[in-house]
Amino acid sequence: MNLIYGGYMIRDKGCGEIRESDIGLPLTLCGWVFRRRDHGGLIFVDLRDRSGILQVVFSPDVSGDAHELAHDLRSEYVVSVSGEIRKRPDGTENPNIPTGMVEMYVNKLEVLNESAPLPFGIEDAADASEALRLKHRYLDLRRPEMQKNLIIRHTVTKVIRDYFDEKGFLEIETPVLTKSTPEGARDYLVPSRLNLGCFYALPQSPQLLKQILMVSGFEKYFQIVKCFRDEDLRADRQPEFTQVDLEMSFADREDVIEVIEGMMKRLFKEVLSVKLETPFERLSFHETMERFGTDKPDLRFGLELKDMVDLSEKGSFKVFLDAIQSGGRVKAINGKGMAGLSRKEIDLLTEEAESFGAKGLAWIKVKNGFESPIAKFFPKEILRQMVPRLDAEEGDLMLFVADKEKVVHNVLSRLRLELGKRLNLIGSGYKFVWITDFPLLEWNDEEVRFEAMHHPFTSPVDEDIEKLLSVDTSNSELFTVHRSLFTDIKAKAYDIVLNGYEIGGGSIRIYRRELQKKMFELLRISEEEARMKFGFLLDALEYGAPPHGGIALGLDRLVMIMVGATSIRDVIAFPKTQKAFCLLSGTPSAVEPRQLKELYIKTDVPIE
RNA sequence: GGGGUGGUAGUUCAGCCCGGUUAGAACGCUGGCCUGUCAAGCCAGAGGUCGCGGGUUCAAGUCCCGUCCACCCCGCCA
Repeated sequence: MNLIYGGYMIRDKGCGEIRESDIGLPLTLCGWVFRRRDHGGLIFVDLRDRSGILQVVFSPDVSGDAHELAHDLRSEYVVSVSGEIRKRPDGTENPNIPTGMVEMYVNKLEVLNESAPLPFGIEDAADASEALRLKHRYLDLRRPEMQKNLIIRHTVTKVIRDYFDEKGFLEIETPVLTKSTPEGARDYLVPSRLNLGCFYALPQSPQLLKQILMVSGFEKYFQIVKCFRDEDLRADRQPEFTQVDLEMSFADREDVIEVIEGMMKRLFKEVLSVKLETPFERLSFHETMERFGTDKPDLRFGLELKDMVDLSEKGSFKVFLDAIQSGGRVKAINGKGMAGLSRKEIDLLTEEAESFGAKGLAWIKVKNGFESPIAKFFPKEILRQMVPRLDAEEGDLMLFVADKEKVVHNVLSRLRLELGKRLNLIGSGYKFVWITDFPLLEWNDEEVRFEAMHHPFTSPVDEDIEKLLSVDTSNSELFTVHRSLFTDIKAKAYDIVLNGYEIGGGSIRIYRRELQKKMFELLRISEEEARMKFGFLLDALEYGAPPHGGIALGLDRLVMIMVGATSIRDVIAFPKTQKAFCLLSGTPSAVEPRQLKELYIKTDVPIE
């Protein structure tokens, strides 16, 4: 086949842009052969480029040469076609595509490149295994679906940049080769040749540097920035991901929330033509844990968790009583219409609950009275009181978990999601919610110390600042006897949750040196350690740091939800597998011994 | 680190429970016919390291053990 090597860089329009207004025009188009229907006499080719698909027709009546050449076209050949746009004959229009009223009659065909037979068809690549799609990502990305996803991603970042620019924010880049941070996730490390034995870390977020930018007086900063965390992957977690990061001076929580709500409103309107109602709903950390058992609730459906401690105490079921006795909780949710489940199906549900950490799952069917192995432990009157509490009715299945509060909430929140899916309760649409009033500190039993729930630079709420400053941290009784005093302290931290995904989180920061110092003491981070790890921030706080705060949004997750994908891999051009491996490029890989020698690095991989 | 699912033709899958002729189907691919298709149609054909290694057996795609890869989840991670 004759390949053309020049003179083809002329394209009048995109294939998907051709309409009835183009009828009669002689045009030249370029693209890939999507599908070919060879009738011997007539040959139809669906020509695809980024803009869409147009049917082009090869007829011996128009051009014998082009028609003959077209017999040899195969899937994904790259071609240039010239010809006249005509209205399709009556009855042959295709209403399923935007260009379906018209077609091109080709009088000149140039084959710009051939293609080997494909490992999977472009049109049904969604059916190919994901491993194969990732290996041949260049083919996978030709799919209109993937092109749409990345185009939307582009539009999202464009709208965000415009929005922040209009609001007076400056996009300022921060280094990718930066300092390892102790708290939080595992760092990706990069060895330094010029400082042997020392390592850069790839940023988990530009947290410290954006605070420095506030001290520097930029007042409003944002950045669309890559972040890196060396932790295990999930459908919504990649080792490198993109954050929309921002920080504002002289701002409190309400300012940050207002800016983000405005951004979301604009984004959904311009990208999806969806009108969002603001302000978004808000839940305190305490309330979301009580009602949904999680800090990232999906508010598109109910099935809320209900406290059952008081009623449990009036029964004699030992598992419940023991849990309460040892300071735990008993809570329940209502499996709407699930009383018909067989014993076996309930066993499966129990197994599922156990995989989430429960010791078991108690159940009561509301069916001809009460059917349950545990009904006998409760007076009839108590059973009757359970029903309205769970909004249950005849035919429902009440599910109970009794354990430590943390386990109860974890198990029931997952069960709630599972039931939501199973019962088809999860509606469409976008349900935003702010989670506020997080505890500032969290007790870590293993390390016998407090940890910052958000991060160590998060400010406590104003009411608690004096309390915190007055604490004598050298008194170790504080951490044992009076521990609850500290777990009650609230942080000026907030998360934004969309459809059950945490898509962002931020806080108002500590901006005074003495409060930051006290925080480190509470977290048992020594003066020396603090100085070594983020001394530069502490120094900066000495020189007139303004009050400031901000937030970081997970761009990948946000776009994933906006395009309706179930994995962020579908909105990232070149994602990695669950083992953080790139099937396309074969990354990571071994390096030349010479490279290691230069860095004085020896590997010591244990051989199993 | 742990639990689960999957790996058989280029692709998607059946066959595996209950071992036994030549491992099938659909799509794709190759060739032929075909002037209104749009998942074109009809005819013919090619195409297999049953992920890999070991074991049991007269005999293994099928049973057992190990291992690799992909995905979902727990732990981890904001």
